[in-house]
Order: sequence, then structure tokens, then C-alpha cells
Amino acid sequence: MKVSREQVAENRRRILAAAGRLFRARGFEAVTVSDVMTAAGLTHGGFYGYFGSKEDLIAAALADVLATASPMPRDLDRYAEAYLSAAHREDRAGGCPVAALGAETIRHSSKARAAMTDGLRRQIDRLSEGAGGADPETRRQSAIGSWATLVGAMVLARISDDAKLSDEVLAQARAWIGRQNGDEHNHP
Amino acid sequence: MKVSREQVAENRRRILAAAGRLFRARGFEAVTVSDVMTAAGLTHGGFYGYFGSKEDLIAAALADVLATASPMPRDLDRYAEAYLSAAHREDRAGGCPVAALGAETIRHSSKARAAMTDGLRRQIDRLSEGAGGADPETRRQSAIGSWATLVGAMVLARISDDAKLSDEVLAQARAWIGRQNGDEHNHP
DNA sequence: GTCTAAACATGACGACCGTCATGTGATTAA
DNA sequence: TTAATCACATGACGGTCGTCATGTTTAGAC
Repeated sequence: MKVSREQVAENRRRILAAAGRLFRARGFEAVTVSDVMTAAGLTHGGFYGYFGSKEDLIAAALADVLATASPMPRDLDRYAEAYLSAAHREDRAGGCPVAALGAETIRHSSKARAAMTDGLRRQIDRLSEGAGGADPETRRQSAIGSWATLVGAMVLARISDDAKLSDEVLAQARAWIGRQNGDEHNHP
Repeated sequence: MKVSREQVAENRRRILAAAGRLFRARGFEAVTVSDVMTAAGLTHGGFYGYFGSKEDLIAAALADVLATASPMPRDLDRYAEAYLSAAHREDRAGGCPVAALGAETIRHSSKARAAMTDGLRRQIDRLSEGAGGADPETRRQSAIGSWATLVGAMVLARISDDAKLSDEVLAQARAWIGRQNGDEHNHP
């Protein structure tokens, strides 16, 4: 049962996409190689024709998800509004890989960690462009501070089993970021 | 081989302490019941005299760690300085359980999640006391925004395999929080 | 059209984990 | 001092997971 070249390419894409979603939803360790292959429409045996090990898949899936980042809105406030939404909080499988898997990545391969670090660098650069202020160093500070706030607020909002508290965390974090940016413009 | 009443109490304390450290260091799933019992100086068989299941242990260990929070410094800036330190970044096993396990807790028992939510509520209250500003609602916003920034910055700093970038994340997040508090005092 | 190599399904393997049954020896209450 | 209880060690059980060997089928080259 050989398969066409295009089919192979699409299978690889499907495996990566399935792994990316499953890992974000359940974490690296709770997802089985068999789970990923089944979700990709295959059986577990073919896996090792695509990746050398589960650890390799983790690194590849992370790099894949991080490569296709969401488009950057005009400014940081718009980005925060979209990121800190209830829809994003509910959609772990399709949401930010840093908020879902950031804390777990440290314990895996150096390639997985390198992929995350690369994503962090690119995200800081992207957010710097959308930050207010003339001084590049100030914009970089806003980018790092805002990104930390966004990731942390999403983790906290997902922790809370009290919907009211969870909503408040999202709203207050949005306001907190807005307060920073607003202050920026008002400064001499 | 019975054991004295005090020994039982100390064993329980040792099991919880070992579980708290191991979970923070390796995550819930990578830690074995046997690992915890060995670290507590016992063998795996006695575990089910103390807890009904591993899931129960997770909830109890989380509640235990969250109950003994670090003392609140005078103001939010001092707290951020201590939290966003290189020492804390390195000490996963003894550090903040939210930064280490927050994202994973969602996938476990409702008791574990409730313990985390309770910890979040208490932390917001604690940080509100150290926040600047006269208006209680503004102080609460500073507490939530700062806490999100602290947790997120620690996650990001631990992700980076580039020490320079990791240090910068900690420093910029500290400055970002300080900018908020500083602005606060200067406002009319 | 034939041959070959490759992709995937099936199935099996060793290892490990959570859990529980049983035995044993010390503690505590009488 | 003795009897009954209880905490823990030992060991075993299903179940599951990552990985690999093998067989089967078909795409692609000649």
C-alpha cells in the first residue's frame, strides 16, 4: 500500500496539524502517538516513517504551530483585545501554544525549546512594531511586558473555575495593558 | 510494622512536600506515585493508606503548596523584584506553583482546579494590599495585571534557552510593572 | 507491463504505571 | 503483658505506551 508523493506530503501536514491541536488541548504527555495518527486518519505503525520519535514530533509540531502566528493588528491594544477574548480562552486546541504548552516545553528536547525561544523572539519583534512610543527601547519594553501580561492572564483565566473571576481577569488585564499604552502617549 | 501516630503525621507531611516539589519540577504526569513515595522515604505500597488515588494527591499537594505562600513585601515593586529573580527562575521545584503547573491544572480533577482558583483569589487580595492608589478598584486592577505579568514573565523567562534573552525578559517585566506603579503615584 | 522500492496496516515486544492483595512486625490500648 | 490493630513492605495484576518487525499493497521508474 504505497501512496502518492502528494499524499505523503499531505499526510505529514495532517500529522503535524493533529499533533499541534492535541498537544495544546491535552499537553505533551497525555497525547499518544496512536492518538495523533488516528486523528490524522492513519494507524500508529506508519508514524516512524515520518518522525524518529515522539520527542521529534513534539519539536516539529511546536515549530509548525509557531511558524503560522496570527496576524498582527494595527496596535498592541487591538492585539490584546483579540488575545484576551473568551473565545481564545475556550479554544485551547487552536489557541496560543505558549499559554498552553510554555511551562511544559522546558522539560522536553532542546529542539522543542529552541523552537519556543525562536517564537518568543519573533513575537517580541512583532509586538514592538505595534507598540507606541518613539524610543525603540521603550517599544521593546512594552512588547515584552505586554506579551508577559497576555500569556499570564490567559493562564490565570483558564485556571479559574469561577466564570466571573475568569472574565474579570481578562478584562482587568486588557485595561492594565491599555493603561500602559495610554500613559505612553500622554508622556512628554 | 506499625508506626507511631506522630510518625504517620510526619510521613503525610513528607509525602505532600515531596509531591509538591516533584510536581513543580517535572509536571504531574511525569511523576510516579513510586517517585513520590521514594522521595518521602517510603515504598510505593503504603501510598493508598494516605491518599485514594494519584489524582487525590495532586489536589492535596496543590492545596498544600498554595497554603504556604511567600510573605507579601511592602509594595508590589518589591514583590516583583523577588518574584522575577534569576534564583526563582532556576528553582522550579521550590518556586511558584502557578508558573510551573498553572497550565496543566485545567486537565486534572475539579478539586485541583478549585485549589488553584482559591490560590488565585487569595493572591489577588494579597497583591491588592500592596498596590498603590487610593481607589480599591484601581488597586485590584493593578493586582490582577501585575500578577498576570509576573506569571507570564516567569513562564517566558524559563522557556528561553538564551540566557541573555531570559534575563532581559525578567528585567523588562520588572520595569514594565514599575512603570505602572510609578505612573500611578504621579497621577492627580 | 514488469520490477522495485516505499508507505502504511497489523501485530507484537518490553517497559512502566496505577492500583490492590497479602504478609509482617511494631504500636497502642486493655 | 498481651491482644488486637494498623502502617508499611513486598510483590503481583491489568492496562497502556513507545517502538519496531513484518507483511501487504501500490506508486513510480524502466
